[in-house]
Amino acid sequence: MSRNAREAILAAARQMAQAHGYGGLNFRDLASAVGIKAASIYYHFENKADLGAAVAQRYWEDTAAELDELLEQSPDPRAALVRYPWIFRRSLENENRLCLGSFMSAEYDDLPDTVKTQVQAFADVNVAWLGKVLTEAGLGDAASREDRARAIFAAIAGAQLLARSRADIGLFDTLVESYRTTGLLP
Amino acid sequence: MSRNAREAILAAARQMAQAHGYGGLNFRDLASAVGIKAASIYYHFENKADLGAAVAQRYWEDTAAELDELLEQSPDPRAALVRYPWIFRRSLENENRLCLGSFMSAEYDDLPDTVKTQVQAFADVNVAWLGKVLTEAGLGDAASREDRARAIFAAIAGAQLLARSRADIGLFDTLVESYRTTGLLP
DNA sequence: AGTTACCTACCAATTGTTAGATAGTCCTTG
DNA sequence: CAAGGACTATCTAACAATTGGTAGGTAACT
Repeated sequence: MSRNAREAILAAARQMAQAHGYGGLNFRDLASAVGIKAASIYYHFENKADLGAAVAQRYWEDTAAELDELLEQSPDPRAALVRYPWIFRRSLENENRLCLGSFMSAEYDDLPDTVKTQVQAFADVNVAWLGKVLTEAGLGDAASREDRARAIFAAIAGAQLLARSRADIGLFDTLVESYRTTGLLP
Repeated sequence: MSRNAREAILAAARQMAQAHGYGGLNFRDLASAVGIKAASIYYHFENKADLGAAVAQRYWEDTAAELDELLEQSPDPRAALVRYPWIFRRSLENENRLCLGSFMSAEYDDLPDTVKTQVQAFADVNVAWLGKVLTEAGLGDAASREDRARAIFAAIAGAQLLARSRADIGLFDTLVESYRTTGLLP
């Protein structure tokens, strides 16, 4: 049952971290969400930094998988780009949660180095995917494509942040629509 | 000396909150930064929620003043819009700090209501200013102007967040430049 | 004498972490 | 096949540090 418990801890920790951040993640609440005791978490993770790094790593791995899936379902790169914001919309749908990468970017100063690395990997995954799909869509010149990928990622993250502060998913949709109108998004 | 102490607390608390968030703001470190004892803070603020609300309120008031000043120095609305991101750049220059509104938006779930209100006021101040200047610049149609103002605000906040996670001000500049290239910013 | 602005000393709750016990499972060995 | 030992996964109990907050004192100024 160890494998299951570890997975359950990772899943619950992700939910908690997306709502309260790395700083707001605590072992007692996490354990009770999983149905075990706080000390038992140490059987699966060395310490909080180790848990945080594992959660952040799993987060970008899951996101990478979702992005690949999205591209399979929408092979047309333009259509895939249109659906990209949906990844972030889902967090808001999930009880107004924030992208873990965004929350941890805010907490940057207080993050263990191992966690910082995984947070950056999350951004890299998004930018790489966007860059690839922009290329396939023939959008923008090759020189500025990665810059544009980063711009899209940052803008969507910002939209999610603003929408969260109002607990208003409609605001997220409006912002994304504005990005389309102004030309940032196709 | 009370007025000075209160101001010193507000200033130091703002710096701490922009680096560690509301949750990471603690009375002992704050007091030591000001040069007093933790208990003395309670002479000036009822409790942490009260302090947090005061800090957030002062933050948007200061920002509103800075924006007005910016418009005085650059009466041409287009020029003022070009300089707008500078407000956010300054936080990064200040030891890679984040906009307080962004940090607290991330912490939304754990914020006292009085603090939430001030965080939303900060966004309102920015959007109102952007909307006004966009109008003066004759950019966009009247119907979508507020949407565009919100989009600019969210995108700049997102750029600052991403740049912070890399401790890279140059990245912020590149992102802003991309927003210009793609047409979000003039 | 009263008010201002600060202090020391403490409390209770929270939190990351550790030590050591325990019940069940699995593998080896007589 | 039964017995014993090792391993797995969890527990109870506690510790030390941190934190928001309170009680009550004190020196200076009005």
